[in-house]
Amino acid sequence: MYDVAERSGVSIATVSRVYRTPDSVRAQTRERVLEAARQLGYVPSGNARGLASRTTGVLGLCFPDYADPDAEADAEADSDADDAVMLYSDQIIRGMERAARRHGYALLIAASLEGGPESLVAKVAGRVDGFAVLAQTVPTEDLEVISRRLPVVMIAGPREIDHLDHIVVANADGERELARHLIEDHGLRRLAFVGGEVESPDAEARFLGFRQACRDAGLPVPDAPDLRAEMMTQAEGARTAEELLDRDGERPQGVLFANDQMAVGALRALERRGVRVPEDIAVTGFDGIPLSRIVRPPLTTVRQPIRQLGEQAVELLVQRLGNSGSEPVSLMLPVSLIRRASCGCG
Amino acid sequence: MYDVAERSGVSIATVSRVYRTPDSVRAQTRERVLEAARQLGYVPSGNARGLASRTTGVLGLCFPDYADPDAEADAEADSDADDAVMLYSDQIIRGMERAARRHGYALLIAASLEGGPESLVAKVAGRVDGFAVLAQTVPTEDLEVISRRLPVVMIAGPREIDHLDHIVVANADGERELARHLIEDHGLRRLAFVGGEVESPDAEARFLGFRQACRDAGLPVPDAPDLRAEMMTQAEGARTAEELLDRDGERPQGVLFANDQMAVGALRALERRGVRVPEDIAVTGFDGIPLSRIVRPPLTTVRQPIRQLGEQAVELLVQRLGNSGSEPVSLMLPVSLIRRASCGCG
DNA sequence: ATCTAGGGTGAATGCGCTTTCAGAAGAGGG
DNA sequence: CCCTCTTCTGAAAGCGCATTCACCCTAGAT
Repeated sequence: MYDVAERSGVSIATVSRVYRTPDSVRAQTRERVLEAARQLGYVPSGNARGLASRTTGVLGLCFPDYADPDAEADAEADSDADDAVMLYSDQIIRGMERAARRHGYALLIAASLEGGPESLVAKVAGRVDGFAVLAQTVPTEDLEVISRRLPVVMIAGPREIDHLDHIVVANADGERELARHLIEDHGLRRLAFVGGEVESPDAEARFLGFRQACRDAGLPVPDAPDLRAEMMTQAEGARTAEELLDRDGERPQGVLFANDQMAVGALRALERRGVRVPEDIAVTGFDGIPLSRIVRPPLTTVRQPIRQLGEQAVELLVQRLGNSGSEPVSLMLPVSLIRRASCGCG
Repeated sequence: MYDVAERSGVSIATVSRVYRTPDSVRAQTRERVLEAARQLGYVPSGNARGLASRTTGVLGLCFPDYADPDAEADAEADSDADDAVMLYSDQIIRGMERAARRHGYALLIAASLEGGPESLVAKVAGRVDGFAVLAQTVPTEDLEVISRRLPVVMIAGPREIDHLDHIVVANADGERELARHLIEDHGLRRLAFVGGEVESPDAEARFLGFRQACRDAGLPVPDAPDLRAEMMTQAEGARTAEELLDRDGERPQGVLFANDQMAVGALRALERRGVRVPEDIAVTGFDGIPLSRIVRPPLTTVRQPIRQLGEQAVELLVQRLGNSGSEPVSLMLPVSLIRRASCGCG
């Protein structure tokens, strides 16, 4: 910058003005400065700018990555396992990026499950004006510290820290509506629910919705999911589906899986076993991933507006950067039931 | 930081050392500092650190986003159009993020097609140690300037600036191999090629591969694709497929689409028209997106290692950050033919 | 011709941290 | 008990920019 100033015969203050407030500089001077900058290959230092102006123009996102970056796993299995989280966090990223761009922000992302002063989380926190956290990716303790210095919004999951902004989708409502549809509209009475890990708050919320629907309909209310998947992948979906078939007793008339990935896996397993969907058994998912539309039969599911989660997160951050005093916000985004063939519709 | 220093009874230099080189500080002192930092909610300023140390620990990525962020398009159409680019740039992002994390970097991303001193591109460039650019997202002129200050690697597309590192996939080789397979192994002679926009270097390279295969086999060598899609989407794939059917003259025995999205769209259009694949006509794609495995019939295609593109980009950047003197590198990643039912295999 | 505005510019200060360069405090050897 | 060698810590000088304040110049008003 000093070089540019010298070369164009102005002071560094003027060079700064050319970039910050172009209109406050005479057009002729401005051109001279820009030309000098071009010749010298000048790239303004974001660090210096940020330091001086106390703002970075960057928003951050921390998301989980279940895949070990050092693992050189078999390509096929790898891509399959990844799809589950990719479809989710990638859409968040896309949503945030889009909304951020609309507001003139760039997006700094890092996947991480660990905290501490050396972690990527700390690095991200120090370089952004505000940031979003996917549930269970940053230790609560770190969030406490960080949220004292800059706006933080929590996406999905439980509200670990009550003074943070928080966004979730209506998991329970969606699953409840889905179950109601199966019970009332299709007349199914023996339903099974396949859940996820106990630590998955989304899966738990969906199970709660299922319970409510059972209660609403006067059916027996289960205490826990009929089965839990280790990971919410297609492979686990297939496994649990088969386990359900092999169980003693009456076969359920319908199975609600806690997400689409598992439901898709189940569809394949059932086909292999010669069980017809939906004639012999209805199958549903949750998420509304693109895949759900394509499989045979097309999957009845609940669409969550994942991308909007990201967009709303940015909106909240931007809002809070504008006025930091207001009360913490807690948003719940609506979901929508998508009726397709796998439950007997269409 | 001054507060932390005061509270823990040390100088700011020691606080700095606690974060930069923990081992150089006595354990007892270190604990005292960290405790004070926790109490005060201290978050180190990445800007100041970057300014002082002349390094950010962040890598950047600029990618195109064809969707206008202001558009509130119909959700269904929107998601379909997006899928094409999402599947690509999202995998790049994922690959880069993963590799970056392995090296201790965070990733700063921004979608943009414009340049200039006010653009997001400039902002990104000023905040990273090095960055990757997807072809045709940043004006060459800006790249010239930026690449004088920090390492830049170009992903896909033609090599616009010859002193930049550059990574592509073997588009031509892949399509050539694919066409060879159709010609030799399946005995097809009348093949049609559906290309993309003229400005799509990937699509053009694939067409070149197709030509080579024709030449190799002694078939007539076309000067241009039989048809060009406006955008490489499913909708355009369906449209071009129908146009091909409605043409006068002999129907082709096989159609090679420049990417999977179009091929999938074509599959649907052909099904609607009662044309059997592969019995009546063979169909192939390019990219190896997840969708290609799921459609009926499963799509014969060429898998490109998209995620590896991102990973390699990071590797190149990291390498160049280590020793900046070496010659510009140009990598071509191999692709692999995936034979599935849509060409008559399996 | 003198005075007043007001746009355009420069000098100087500080943003919060890293990083020498010394100096202070312990640890051992003579 | 003194001296040297480590180990640990502090003082101070920037890093490259934004921003305030003062200043100069030109143009219009008196």
